[in-house]
Amino acid sequence: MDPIKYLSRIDLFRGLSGEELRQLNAFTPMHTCKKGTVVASPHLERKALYLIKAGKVRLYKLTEDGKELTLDLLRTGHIFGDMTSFRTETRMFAVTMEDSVICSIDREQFQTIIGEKPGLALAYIDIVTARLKEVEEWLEYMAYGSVRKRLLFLLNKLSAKFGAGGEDEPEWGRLQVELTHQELASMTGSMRETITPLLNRLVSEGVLRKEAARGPYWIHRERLRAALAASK
DNA sequence: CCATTAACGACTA
DNA sequence: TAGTCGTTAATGG
Repeated sequence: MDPIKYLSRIDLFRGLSGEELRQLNAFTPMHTCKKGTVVASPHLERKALYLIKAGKVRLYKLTEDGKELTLDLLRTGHIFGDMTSFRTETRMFAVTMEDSVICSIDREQFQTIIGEKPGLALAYIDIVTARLKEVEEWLEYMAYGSVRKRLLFLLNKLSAKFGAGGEDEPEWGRLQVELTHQELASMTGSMRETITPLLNRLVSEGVLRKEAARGPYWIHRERLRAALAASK
C-alpha cells in the first residue's frame, strides 16, 4: 500500500498536508511484522516513538513473579512508546496481535520534526493527556471497583475502541479483538477462572452475545452502560 | 465477592 | 506430546 496512505491514518498526523506527509515519510520507514512479534521491550535499547500504520498491538509489563499485566491495546492509527520512556526506565513490552505495519521515530528525529512543525507537539500533548485521563479513570476502577465492574469498564472501552457497529442492529457492536479469558484477566487484575463465569453471566443478562462458540463477542452498548452503572 | 488450587476435556503447535 | 484454553468445583480469606 501507499506509504503516504498509511501515514495519513496516524492520529498524530491528522491535519498534515499531503506534502508534509511526504516529507515525513523519509523518517518513517515501513516495517512489517508478523503476529506475535515483540516490537519494543526493555532489552531493545532503542527508545523511540512507534506508529501503528496497520494492525493491532498489545502493551504489557512483566510483574515480579513473571506474570503479564496488559496495559493497553492499540490499533491502526495509534502511537506508543511516549516521550516519558525516552528519559525514564520503562519495563514495557509491545507485541503485535496480528500481522502489522509498524514504524518508529527515535527521539532526535521526532524533536527535529517537532521543531519544524510545532502543531505536532500540540497534537502529541492532546494524545498524551487523553491517555493520562484514561489511566486515571482506570485507576479509580481498579481501586474501588469489583472485578465485575472492572470487566464491564474494560468491555466498554474495548467496544469504543475496537467495536464495529452491526449494520442491521446498531445497538450491537462486534468486538474486533480476539482476547482470551487469560488476557481479559490480565487486564482487569483478575484470574481467568473468575472471568469465565462473569462472561457467561453477562451473556445470560443479554449484555454480551456470541454467534459461534469460537466467534467474536457482540456487545449491547446500552445494556453494558446500564450494567456498569448498576454494579458495585 | 473473589483468589487460589486443582483437575478435566478439547484444541493446537 | 506438551502446552494452552475454557470450564467447574472445593476451599478459604
